[in-house]
Amino acid sequence: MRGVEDGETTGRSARDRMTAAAFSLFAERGFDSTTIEDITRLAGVGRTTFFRTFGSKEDVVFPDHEDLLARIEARLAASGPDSTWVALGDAAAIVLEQYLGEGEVARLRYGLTSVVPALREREIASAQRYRLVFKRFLRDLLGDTPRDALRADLIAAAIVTAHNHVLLRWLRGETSTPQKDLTTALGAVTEAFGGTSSEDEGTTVVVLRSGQGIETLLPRLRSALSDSPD
Amino acid sequence: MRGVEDGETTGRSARDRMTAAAFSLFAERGFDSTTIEDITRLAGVGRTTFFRTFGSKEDVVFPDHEDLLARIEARLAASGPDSTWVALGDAAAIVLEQYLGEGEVARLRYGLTSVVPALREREIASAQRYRLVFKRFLRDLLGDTPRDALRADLIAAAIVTAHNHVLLRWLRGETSTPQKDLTTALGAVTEAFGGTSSEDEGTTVVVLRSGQGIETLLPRLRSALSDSPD
DNA sequence: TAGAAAATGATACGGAGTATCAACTTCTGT
DNA sequence: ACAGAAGTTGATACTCCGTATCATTTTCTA
Repeated sequence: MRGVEDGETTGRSARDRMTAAAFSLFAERGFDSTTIEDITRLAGVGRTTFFRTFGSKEDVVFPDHEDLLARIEARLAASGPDSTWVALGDAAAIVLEQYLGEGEVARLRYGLTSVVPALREREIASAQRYRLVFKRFLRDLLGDTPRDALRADLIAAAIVTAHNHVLLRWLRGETSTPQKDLTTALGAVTEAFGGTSSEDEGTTVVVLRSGQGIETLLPRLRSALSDSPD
Repeated sequence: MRGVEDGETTGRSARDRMTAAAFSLFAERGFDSTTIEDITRLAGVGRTTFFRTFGSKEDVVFPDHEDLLARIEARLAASGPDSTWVALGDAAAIVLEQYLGEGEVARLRYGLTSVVPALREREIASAQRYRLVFKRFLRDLLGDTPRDALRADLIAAAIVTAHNHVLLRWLRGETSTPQKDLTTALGAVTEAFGGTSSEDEGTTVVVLRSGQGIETLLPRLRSALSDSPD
């Protein structure tokens, strides 16, 4: 890293060069000790160009969420009446794949957000945007009562939590099967919130108590439910 | 608000005076257009004092979370083996009461965080700290498997989401019974995650299906469970 | 190829935040 | 009560981020 060579300049956008320079310098000397001047000097651009490309110093660290948010909104919009949970799961998987695809950059970002408070806040707040997309989708689906609003909020939060739980384990190197882990985690969400969904047909739950053992009761229960009870 | 009068100076700490001056000026001209110089001039202190008292401009807006976090940690630590959900609910209620007690300041803060991105990020990130307290408590309680870790994360997120759902409705003036609403919201969380808890004693769930109506089946089920079945 | 349009860089500036030192106030021991 | 130590506060200089403006360079079009 001695500066910019002519071959590199013509092959990469200023944005990419600044991003690469930034991450390289952050890794070497930390976020707070790296100035914009440092970054732009290494990238071979003017400081003004930096602020034309990124809104702020923090913005260079984070991906462009707009594209990703639009993609999951499209996936959710394409869901049918019986595929709500599938759509939610697919949307979460789209987000996860984006991070997995970033690979080392995602890990570098994680390292930075772990030690720089402003970056951590930015990261945490970005998860909120995804949660709001899920929540709005569920609000449209469920209805307008306060109970529906709460339910939408809880499910959206659970999906984002499950996703981030898996992502964090991957970023920390604690799992090498993140896709499978996400399926499992979303299964737990479905179990918690899907089980009492009104999509089930004709299930009635009766609660009766008995002090007798299940092995005594089971044949009798089967008999009671048969078409010709003994 | 013409500046500081002597009587006021001796009766209030510099911190209180700066906080009051800040909120007053933020309401009048907005967060970004209010400078530290404006605030300290109105409060009758030096600019250096501001930064000795608050780490940054944003810090003047937010409450001191440390005390509150310590209180809910103490409440959680005081829970017994059979009162997990009660403790979690009490801890959430402690947080809500703190905000309700702030009254108009909480509403002013909400207005500010709604329009200033940096403040919103700070607010969102502060909720994370409460979530981590709940999560650690649950982690200690549940165990060490990946499934336990996920469950702790999901429950913690659900409690914070329920709390914030209620708080936001209150801040927006959409409810005048926030304590009652919180109980209801936490009930939904318990319903989602509490039902399969291993704390229940001796309940066995048997799932059998029948095409007959419940009014036909109920007498037979009662009979099957009685001590002397017909 | 000339001119228009777009992109880029240099420069000045304001404001948040940091560091240092001077000045002031409070506390302590005799 | 007073001198000196300790603690607090304010003034000042500075860095860095971010904004605005204008000059210069590059790219595009007819």
